[in-house]
Amino acid sequence: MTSGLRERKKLATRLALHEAALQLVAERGLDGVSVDDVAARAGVSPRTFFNYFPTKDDAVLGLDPADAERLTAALIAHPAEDPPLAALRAVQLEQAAAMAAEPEGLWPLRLRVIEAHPVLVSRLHAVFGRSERALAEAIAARTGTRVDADVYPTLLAAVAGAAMRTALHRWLGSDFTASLPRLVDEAWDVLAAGLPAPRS
Amino acid sequence: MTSGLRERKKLATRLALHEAALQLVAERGLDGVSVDDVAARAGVSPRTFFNYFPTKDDAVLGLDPADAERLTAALIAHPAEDPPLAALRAVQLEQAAAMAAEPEGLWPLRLRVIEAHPVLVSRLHAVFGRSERALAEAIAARTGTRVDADVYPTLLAAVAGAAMRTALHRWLGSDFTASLPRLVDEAWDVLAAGLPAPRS
DNA sequence: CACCATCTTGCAGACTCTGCAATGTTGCGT
DNA sequence: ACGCAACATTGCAGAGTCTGCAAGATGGTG
Repeated sequence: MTSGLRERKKLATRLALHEAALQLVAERGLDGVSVDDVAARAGVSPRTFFNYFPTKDDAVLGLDPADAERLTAALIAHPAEDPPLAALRAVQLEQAAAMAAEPEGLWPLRLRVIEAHPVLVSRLHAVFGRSERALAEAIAARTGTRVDADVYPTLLAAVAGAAMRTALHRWLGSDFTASLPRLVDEAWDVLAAGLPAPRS
Repeated sequence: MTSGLRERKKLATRLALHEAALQLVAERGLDGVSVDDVAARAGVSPRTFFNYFPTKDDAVLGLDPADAERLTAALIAHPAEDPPLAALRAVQLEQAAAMAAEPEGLWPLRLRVIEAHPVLVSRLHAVFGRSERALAEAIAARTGTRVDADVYPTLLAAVAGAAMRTALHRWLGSDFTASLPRLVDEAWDVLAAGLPAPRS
Protein backbone atom coordinates (compact mmCIF):
# COMPACT_ATOMS: atom_id res chain seq x y z
CA MET A 1 0.00 0.00 0.00
CA THR A 2 2.55 2.50 1.14
CA SER A 3 5.25 0.49 -0.51
CA GLY A 4 5.99 2.47 -3.65
CA LEU A 5 9.32 4.21 -3.72
CA ARG A 6 7.53 7.31 -4.75
CA GLU A 7 5.27 7.29 -1.68
CA ARG A 8 8.12 6.68 0.69
CA LYS A 9 10.15 9.48 -0.79
CA LYS A 10 7.29 11.88 -0.45
CA LEU A 11 6.78 10.93 3.15
CA ALA A 12 10.47 11.30 3.82
CA THR A 13 10.63 14.72 2.21
CA ARG A 14 7.63 15.87 4.14
CA LEU A 15 9.12 14.71 7.40
CA ALA A 16 12.47 16.24 6.55
CA LEU A 17 10.84 19.59 5.91
CA HIS A 18 8.85 19.38 9.10
CA GLU A 19 11.83 18.49 11.24
CA ALA A 20 13.99 21.11 9.60
CA ALA A 21 11.36 23.72 10.30
CA LEU A 22 10.89 22.58 13.86
CA GLN A 23 14.57 22.54 14.69
CA LEU A 24 15.36 25.83 13.02
CA VAL A 25 12.49 27.58 14.75
CA ALA A 26 13.54 26.08 18.06
CA GLU A 27 16.99 27.54 17.51
CA ARG A 28 16.27 30.95 16.02
CA GLY A 29 12.62 31.65 16.64
CA LEU A 30 9.88 31.85 14.07
CA ASP A 31 10.93 35.17 12.58
CA GLY A 32 14.54 34.12 12.36
CA VAL A 33 13.71 31.38 9.90
CA SER A 34 12.62 31.75 6.30
CA VAL A 35 11.19 29.20 3.95
CA ASP A 36 14.46 29.25 2.06
CA ASP A 37 16.30 28.24 5.21
CA VAL A 38 13.97 25.35 5.83
CA ALA A 39 14.17 24.15 2.25
CA ALA A 40 17.95 24.39 2.33
CA ARG A 41 18.26 22.29 5.46
CA ALA A 42 15.84 19.72 4.09
CA GLY A 43 17.78 19.60 0.85
CA VAL A 44 15.07 20.67 -1.55
CA SER A 45 14.40 23.79 -3.52
CA PRO A 46 12.36 26.57 -1.95
CA ARG A 47 9.73 26.03 -4.59
CA THR A 48 9.35 22.42 -3.58
CA PHE A 49 8.61 23.46 -0.04
CA PHE A 50 5.29 24.78 -1.18
CA ASN A 51 4.42 21.49 -2.81
CA TYR A 52 4.31 20.03 0.69
CA PHE A 53 3.11 22.81 2.95
CA PRO A 54 1.01 25.80 2.02
CA THR A 55 2.63 27.87 4.73
CA LYS A 56 5.74 28.14 6.81
CA ASP A 57 3.62 27.78 9.92
CA ASP A 58 2.08 24.57 8.65
CA ALA A 59 5.50 23.09 8.15
CA VAL A 60 6.36 23.84 11.75
CA LEU A 61 3.17 22.23 12.99
CA GLY A 62 3.66 19.37 10.57
CA LEU A 63 0.23 17.95 11.19
CA ASP A 64 -1.27 15.79 8.53
CA PRO A 65 -4.81 16.84 7.70
CA ALA A 66 -5.48 13.12 7.39
CA ASP A 67 -5.03 12.90 11.16
CA ALA A 68 -8.50 14.29 11.59
CA GLU A 69 -9.92 11.70 9.26
CA ARG A 70 -8.21 8.95 11.15
CA LEU A 71 -9.81 10.18 14.34
CA THR A 72 -13.30 10.15 12.91
CA ALA A 73 -12.64 6.78 11.31
CA ALA A 74 -11.65 5.40 14.69
CA LEU A 75 -14.83 6.78 16.17
CA ILE A 76 -16.93 5.19 13.48
CA ALA A 77 -15.14 1.89 13.94
CA HIS A 78 -15.84 1.90 17.65
CA PRO A 79 -18.48 -0.62 18.88
CA ALA A 80 -21.88 0.88 18.27
CA GLU A 81 -23.37 -0.09 21.61
CA ASP A 82 -21.19 2.35 23.55
CA PRO A 83 -22.80 5.74 24.04
CA PRO A 84 -21.12 8.51 22.04
CA LEU A 85 -19.38 10.07 25.00
CA ALA A 86 -17.77 6.82 26.06
CA ALA A 87 -16.78 6.01 22.51
CA LEU A 88 -15.21 9.40 21.98
CA ARG A 89 -13.38 9.19 25.26
CA ALA A 90 -11.96 5.80 24.39
CA VAL A 91 -10.86 6.94 20.97
CA GLN A 92 -9.13 9.98 22.41
CA LEU A 93 -7.33 7.85 24.95
CA GLU A 94 -5.86 5.78 22.18
CA GLN A 95 -4.92 8.87 20.29
CA ALA A 96 -3.21 10.29 23.37
CA ALA A 97 -1.27 7.09 23.86
CA ALA A 98 -0.12 7.21 20.26
CA MET A 99 1.00 10.79 20.59
CA ALA A 100 2.97 10.10 23.73
CA ALA A 101 4.60 7.14 22.07
CA GLU A 102 5.76 9.02 19.00
CA PRO A 103 9.45 8.46 18.38
CA GLU A 104 12.05 11.11 19.11
CA GLY A 105 9.69 12.97 21.40
CA LEU A 106 8.39 14.83 18.41
CA TRP A 107 5.30 15.98 20.24
CA PRO A 108 7.12 17.49 23.18
CA LEU A 109 9.36 19.47 20.87
CA ARG A 110 6.41 20.50 18.78
CA LEU A 111 4.47 21.67 21.80
CA ARG A 112 7.39 23.59 23.20
CA VAL A 113 7.99 25.38 19.95
CA ILE A 114 4.31 26.10 19.53
CA GLU A 115 3.94 27.44 23.04
CA ALA A 116 6.78 29.87 22.44
CA HIS A 117 5.01 31.46 19.47
CA PRO A 118 1.48 32.79 19.87
CA VAL A 119 0.89 32.55 16.15
CA LEU A 120 1.50 28.85 16.26
CA VAL A 121 -0.74 28.42 19.25
CA SER A 122 -3.43 30.00 17.16
CA ARG A 123 -2.66 27.72 14.27
CA LEU A 124 -2.95 24.70 16.49
CA HIS A 125 -6.31 25.87 17.77
CA ALA A 126 -7.37 26.27 14.18
CA VAL A 127 -6.33 22.73 13.34
CA PHE A 128 -8.34 21.45 16.24
CA GLY A 129 -11.32 23.43 15.09
CA ARG A 130 -11.13 21.80 11.70
CA SER A 131 -11.13 18.31 13.02
CA GLU A 132 -13.99 19.10 15.37
CA ARG A 133 -16.19 19.77 12.39
CA ALA A 134 -15.54 16.34 10.97
CA LEU A 135 -15.97 14.84 14.38
CA ALA A 136 -19.37 16.44 14.78
CA GLU A 137 -20.55 14.68 11.65
CA ALA A 138 -19.37 11.33 12.94
CA ILE A 139 -21.09 11.89 16.26
CA ALA A 140 -24.29 12.87 14.54
CA ALA A 141 -24.17 9.66 12.55
CA ARG A 142 -23.75 7.76 15.79
CA THR A 143 -26.63 9.40 17.61
CA GLY A 144 -28.91 9.38 14.60
CA THR A 145 -29.31 13.15 14.75
CA ARG A 146 -28.34 15.79 12.25
CA VAL A 147 -25.64 18.34 12.98
CA ASP A 148 -27.87 21.30 12.40
CA ALA A 149 -30.90 19.93 14.20
CA ASP A 150 -29.42 19.07 17.57
CA VAL A 151 -26.87 20.74 19.84
CA TYR A 152 -25.29 17.52 20.83
CA PRO A 153 -22.96 16.58 17.97
CA THR A 154 -21.37 19.99 17.56
CA LEU A 155 -21.13 20.56 21.27
CA LEU A 156 -19.65 17.19 22.07
CA ALA A 157 -17.11 17.54 19.29
CA ALA A 158 -16.10 20.96 20.57
CA VAL A 159 -15.88 19.63 24.10
CA ALA A 160 -13.69 16.77 22.95
CA GLY A 161 -11.35 19.31 21.45
CA ALA A 162 -11.39 21.18 24.73
CA ALA A 163 -10.47 18.03 26.61
CA MET A 164 -7.55 17.24 24.33
CA ARG A 165 -6.25 20.78 24.26
CA THR A 166 -6.44 21.00 28.01
CA ALA A 167 -4.60 17.74 28.39
CA LEU A 168 -1.88 18.82 25.98
CA HIS A 169 -1.49 22.10 27.79
CA ARG A 170 -1.08 20.37 31.10
CA TRP A 171 1.26 17.83 29.60
CA LEU A 172 3.51 20.64 28.52
CA GLY A 173 3.07 22.28 31.92
CA SER A 174 4.32 19.13 33.60
CA ASP A 175 7.34 19.21 31.32
CA PHE A 176 6.07 15.94 29.89
CA THR A 177 6.54 14.05 33.11
CA ALA A 178 2.81 13.38 33.40
CA SER A 179 1.05 10.67 31.45
CA LEU A 180 -0.87 12.20 28.56
CA PRO A 181 -3.59 9.53 28.51
CA ARG A 182 -4.08 10.04 32.22
CA LEU A 183 -4.49 13.78 31.73
CA VAL A 184 -7.06 13.14 29.04
CA ASP A 185 -8.86 10.82 31.39
CA GLU A 186 -8.96 13.39 34.14
CA ALA A 187 -10.48 15.94 31.84
CA TRP A 188 -13.23 13.57 30.79
CA ASP A 189 -13.96 12.69 34.40
CA VAL A 190 -14.69 16.32 35.15
CA LEU A 191 -16.73 16.70 31.98
CA ALA A 192 -18.85 13.65 32.60
CA ALA A 193 -19.58 14.92 36.09
CA GLY A 194 -21.02 18.14 34.71
CA LEU A 195 -18.08 20.35 35.63
CA PRO A 196 -18.69 20.64 39.37
CA ALA A 197 -16.61 23.26 41.11
CA PRO A 198 -13.47 21.74 42.58
CA ARG A 199 -13.26 21.60 46.37
CA SER A 200 -10.67 24.21 47.20
CA MET B 1 -12.84 59.09 28.84
CA THR B 2 -13.43 58.24 25.24
CA SER B 3 -14.19 61.86 24.50
CA GLY B 4 -11.02 63.06 22.78
CA LEU B 5 -11.39 63.77 19.10
CA ARG B 6 -8.32 61.71 18.56
CA GLU B 7 -9.81 58.66 20.19
CA ARG B 8 -13.03 58.97 18.30
CA LYS B 9 -11.22 59.31 15.01
CA LYS B 10 -9.18 56.21 15.66
CA LEU B 11 -12.27 54.24 16.53
CA ALA B 12 -14.01 55.50 13.42
CA THR B 13 -11.08 54.63 11.19
CA ARG B 14 -10.85 51.18 12.68
CA LEU B 15 -14.53 50.56 12.14
CA ALA B 16 -14.36 51.96 8.62
CA LEU B 17 -11.55 49.58 7.76
CA HIS B 18 -13.36 46.65 9.29
CA GLU B 19 -16.61 47.36 7.48
CA ALA B 20 -14.83 48.00 4.22
CA ALA B 21 -13.03 44.70 4.54
CA LEU B 22 -16.19 42.85 5.46
CA GLN B 23 -18.25 44.26 2.63
CA LEU B 24 -15.59 43.82 0.00
CA VAL B 25 -14.94 40.25 1.00
CA ALA B 26 -18.67 39.55 1.02
CA GLU B 27 -18.82 40.85 -2.54
CA ARG B 28 -15.66 39.46 -4.10
CA GLY B 29 -14.38 36.76 -1.79
CA LEU B 30 -11.26 36.87 0.30
CA ASP B 31 -8.81 36.47 -2.55
CA GLY B 32 -10.54 39.05 -4.65
CA VAL B 33 -9.74 41.76 -2.15
CA SER B 34 -6.35 43.28 -1.44
CA VAL B 35 -5.28 45.48 1.43
CA ASP B 36 -5.05 48.34 -1.03
CA ASP B 37 -8.69 47.88 -1.93
CA VAL B 38 -9.75 47.95 1.68
CA ALA B 39 -7.67 51.00 2.47
CA ALA B 40 -9.05 52.76 -0.58
CA ARG B 41 -12.66 52.15 0.36
CA ALA B 42 -11.99 53.25 3.93
CA GLY B 43 -10.28 56.39 2.68
CA VAL B 44 -6.85 55.90 4.16
CA SER B 45 -3.47 55.00 2.76
CA PRO B 46 -2.49 51.36 2.48
CA ARG B 47 0.27 51.97 4.96
CA THR B 48 -2.20 53.21 7.53
CA PHE B 49 -4.13 49.99 7.26
CA PHE B 50 -1.32 48.23 9.02
CA ASN B 51 -1.42 50.69 11.88
CA TYR B 52 -4.81 49.26 12.73
CA PHE B 53 -4.69 45.62 11.76
CA PRO B 54 -1.65 43.39 11.50
CA THR B 55 -3.31 41.32 8.81
CA LYS B 56 -5.97 41.46 6.18
CA ASP B 57 -7.73 38.61 7.89
CA ASP B 58 -7.80 40.46 11.17
CA ALA B 59 -9.48 43.40 9.52
CA VAL B 60 -12.21 41.12 8.22
CA LEU B 61 -12.77 39.65 11.65
CA GLY B 62 -12.55 43.07 13.20
CA LEU B 63 -12.44 41.73 16.72
CA ASP B 64 -10.92 43.91 19.35
CA PRO B 65 -8.40 42.01 21.46
CA ALA B 66 -9.81 44.05 24.32
CA ASP B 67 -13.01 42.02 23.97
CA ALA B 68 -11.33 39.15 25.73
CA GLU B 69 -10.31 41.42 28.57
CA ARG B 70 -13.83 42.68 28.91
CA LEU B 71 -15.07 39.14 29.24
CA THR B 72 -12.66 38.29 32.01
CA ALA B 73 -13.40 41.61 33.68
CA ALA B 74 -17.09 40.77 33.66
CA LEU B 75 -16.35 37.41 35.19
CA ILE B 76 -14.27 38.95 37.93
CA ALA B 77 -17.00 41.50 38.61
CA HIS B 78 -19.60 38.79 38.99
CA PRO B 79 -20.83 38.13 42.57
CA ALA B 80 -18.30 35.90 44.27
CA GLU B 81 -20.83 33.61 45.90
CA ASP B 82 -21.89 32.07 42.59
CA PRO B 83 -19.96 28.96 41.66
CA PRO B 84 -17.63 29.47 38.71
CA LEU B 85 -19.76 27.57 36.26
CA ALA B 86 -22.86 29.61 37.03
CA ALA B 87 -20.89 32.84 36.92
CA LEU B 88 -19.35 32.01 33.58
CA ARG B 89 -22.67 30.99 32.16
CA ALA B 90 -24.28 34.23 33.25
CA VAL B 91 -21.46 36.30 31.82
CA GLN B 92 -21.67 34.51 28.50
CA LEU B 93 -25.41 35.04 28.36
CA GLU B 94 -24.87 38.77 28.66
CA GLN B 95 -22.19 38.65 26.03
CA ALA B 96 -24.49 36.75 23.71
CA ALA B 97 -27.23 39.29 24.21
CA ALA B 98 -24.81 42.08 23.42
CA MET B 99 -23.67 40.36 20.25
CA ALA B 100 -27.19 39.78 19.04
CA ALA B 101 -28.04 43.41 19.75
CA GLU B 102 -25.13 44.84 17.78
CA PRO B 103 -26.32 47.47 15.32
CA GLU B 104 -26.53 46.78 11.61
CA GLY B 105 -26.46 43.05 12.16
CA LEU B 106 -22.71 43.18 12.12
CA TRP B 107 -22.38 39.77 13.68
CA PRO B 108 -24.58 37.97 11.19
CA LEU B 109 -22.62 39.44 8.32
CA ARG B 110 -19.36 38.64 10.01
CA LEU B 111 -20.37 35.05 10.62
CA ARG B 112 -21.59 34.56 7.09
CA VAL B 113 -18.37 35.88 5.64
CA ILE B 114 -16.29 33.83 8.03
CA GLU B 115 -18.19 30.65 7.31
CA ALA B 116 -17.55 31.08 3.61
CA HIS B 117 -13.77 31.14 4.08
CA PRO B 118 -12.06 28.30 5.94
CA VAL B 119 -9.07 30.50 6.68
CA LEU B 120 -11.30 32.88 8.57
CA VAL B 121 -12.97 30.07 10.45
CA SER B 122 -9.54 29.11 11.62
CA ARG B 123 -8.76 32.67 12.60
CA LEU B 124 -11.91 32.84 14.64
CA HIS B 125 -11.04 29.65 16.43
CA ALA B 126 -7.66 31.15 17.16
CA VAL B 127 -9.21 34.26 18.63
CA PHE B 128 -11.35 32.14 20.88
CA GLY B 129 -8.31 30.20 21.97
CA ARG B 130 -6.61 33.40 23.00
CA SER B 131 -9.41 34.59 25.14
CA GLU B 132 -9.75 31.19 26.75
CA ARG B 133 -6.28 31.55 28.14
CA ALA B 134 -7.16 34.77 29.87
CA LEU B 135 -10.42 33.27 31.03
CA ALA B 136 -8.62 30.34 32.62
CA GLU B 137 -6.65 32.76 34.76
CA ALA B 138 -9.79 34.49 35.93
CA ILE B 139 -11.44 31.18 36.76
CA ALA B 140 -8.40 30.06 38.70
CA ALA B 141 -8.54 33.26 40.71
CA ARG B 142 -12.18 32.53 41.44
CA THR B 143 -11.66 28.95 42.57
CA GLY B 144 -8.50 29.70 44.47
CA THR B 145 -6.53 27.23 42.40
CA ARG B 146 -3.63 27.76 40.08
CA VAL B 147 -3.90 27.19 36.35
CA ASP B 148 -1.08 24.68 36.23
CA ALA B 149 -2.06 22.80 39.36
CA ASP B 150 -5.66 21.92 38.60
CA VAL B 151 -7.51 20.81 35.49
CA TYR B 152 -10.53 22.86 36.27
CA PRO B 153 -9.66 26.40 35.17
CA THR B 154 -8.21 25.50 31.82
CA LEU B 155 -10.88 22.95 31.10
CA LEU B 156 -13.78 25.16 32.08
CA ALA B 157 -12.40 28.00 29.99
CA ALA B 158 -12.03 25.72 27.00
CA VAL B 159 -15.52 24.37 27.51
CA ALA B 160 -16.91 27.89 27.70
CA GLY B 161 -15.35 28.56 24.34
CA ALA B 162 -16.91 25.37 23.05
CA ALA B 163 -20.32 26.49 24.26
CA MET B 164 -20.06 29.87 22.60
CA ARG B 165 -18.70 28.53 19.34
CA THR B 166 -21.40 25.93 19.20
CA ALA B 167 -24.05 28.53 19.84
CA LEU B 168 -22.65 30.81 17.15
CA HIS B 169 -22.53 27.96 14.69
CA ARG B 170 -26.13 27.07 15.33
CA TRP B 171 -27.14 30.71 15.21
CA LEU B 172 -25.72 30.91 11.73
CA GLY B 173 -27.35 27.61 10.89
CA SER B 174 -30.73 28.99 11.85
CA ASP B 175 -30.07 31.92 9.55
CA PHE B 176 -30.14 34.09 12.67
CA THR B 177 -33.78 33.39 13.38
CA ALA B 178 -32.94 31.69 16.68
CA SER B 179 -32.15 33.60 19.84
CA LEU B 180 -28.41 33.55 20.46
CA PRO B 181 -28.71 33.73 24.25
CA ARG B 182 -31.14 30.85 24.15
CA LEU B 183 -28.69 28.77 22.11
CA VAL B 184 -25.98 29.53 24.62
CA ASP B 185 -28.29 28.47 27.39
CA GLU B 186 -29.08 25.18 25.72
CA ALA B 187 -25.42 24.38 25.36
CA TRP B 188 -24.80 25.02 29.04
CA ASP B 189 -27.74 22.86 30.01
CA VAL B 190 -26.20 19.91 28.25
CA LEU B 191 -22.79 20.65 29.69
CA ALA B 192 -24.03 20.96 33.25
CA ALA B 193 -25.82 17.63 32.88
CA GLY B 194 -22.55 15.91 32.00
CA LEU B 195 -23.24 15.53 28.30
CA PRO B 196 -25.76 12.70 28.42
CA ALA B 197 -26.54 11.12 25.08
CA PRO B 198 -29.65 12.64 23.54
CA ARG B 199 -32.69 10.42 23.28
CA SER B 200 -32.97 9.66 19.60
C1' DC C 1 0.10 80.60 19.95
C1' DA C 2 3.59 77.35 20.33
C1' DC C 3 5.15 72.99 21.67
C1' DC C 4 4.76 68.04 22.14
C1' DA C 5 2.80 63.74 21.28
C1' DT C 6 0.68 61.10 18.06
C1' DC C 7 -1.15 59.70 13.53
C1' DT C 8 -0.63 59.39 8.71
C1' DT C 9 1.82 58.65 4.69
C1' DG C 10 5.32 57.30 1.08
C1' DC C 11 9.12 54.57 0.08
C1' DA C 12 12.33 50.85 0.02
C1' DG C 13 12.85 46.20 0.80
C1' DA C 14 12.34 41.40 2.60
C1' DC C 15 9.43 37.60 2.52
C1' DT C 16 5.44 34.63 1.32
C1' DC C 17 2.99 32.26 -2.01
C1' DT C 18 1.14 31.02 -6.88
C1' DG C 19 1.08 29.80 -11.91
C1' DC C 20 3.58 28.19 -15.60
C1' DA C 21 6.84 25.71 -18.28
C1' DA C 22 11.04 22.95 -18.42
C1' DT C 23 13.44 19.11 -16.65
C1' DG C 24 14.16 14.97 -14.18
C1' DT C 25 12.30 10.40 -11.91
C1' DT C 26 9.43 6.59 -11.10
C1' DG C 27 6.16 2.95 -12.34
C1' DC C 28 4.39 -0.13 -15.66
C1' DG C 29 3.22 -2.50 -19.75
C1' DT C 30 5.25 -4.68 -23.59
C1' DA D 1 15.26 -3.94 -21.24
C1' DC D 2 12.74 -0.21 -23.36
C1' DG D 3 9.95 3.45 -23.66
C1' DC D 4 5.79 5.81 -22.50
C1' DA D 5 2.83 8.03 -19.16
C1' DA D 6 2.40 9.92 -14.72
C1' DC D 7 4.20 12.50 -11.38
C1' DA D 8 7.84 15.36 -8.70
C1' DT D 9 11.19 18.92 -8.65
C1' DT D 10 12.89 23.14 -9.97
C1' DG D 11 13.51 28.07 -11.67
C1' DC D 12 11.42 32.15 -12.86
C1' DA D 13 8.31 35.90 -12.96
C1' DG D 14 5.09 38.43 -10.48
C1' DA D 15 1.39 39.78 -7.22
C1' DG D 16 0.58 40.57 -2.58
C1' DT D 17 1.71 41.01 2.47
C1' DC D 18 4.00 43.28 6.02
C1' DT D 19 7.88 46.10 8.42
C1' DG D 20 11.14 49.98 9.48
C1' DC D 21 12.19 54.53 8.79
C1' DA D 22 11.76 59.37 8.22
C1' DA D 23 9.00 63.33 6.79
C1' DG D 24 4.89 65.83 7.21
C1' DA D 25 0.09 66.75 9.12
C1' DT D 26 -2.93 67.18 13.05
C1' DG D 27 -4.96 67.11 17.79
C1' DG D 28 -4.03 68.21 22.82
C1' DT D 29 -2.11 71.39 26.24
C1' DG D 30 -0.19 75.16 28.83
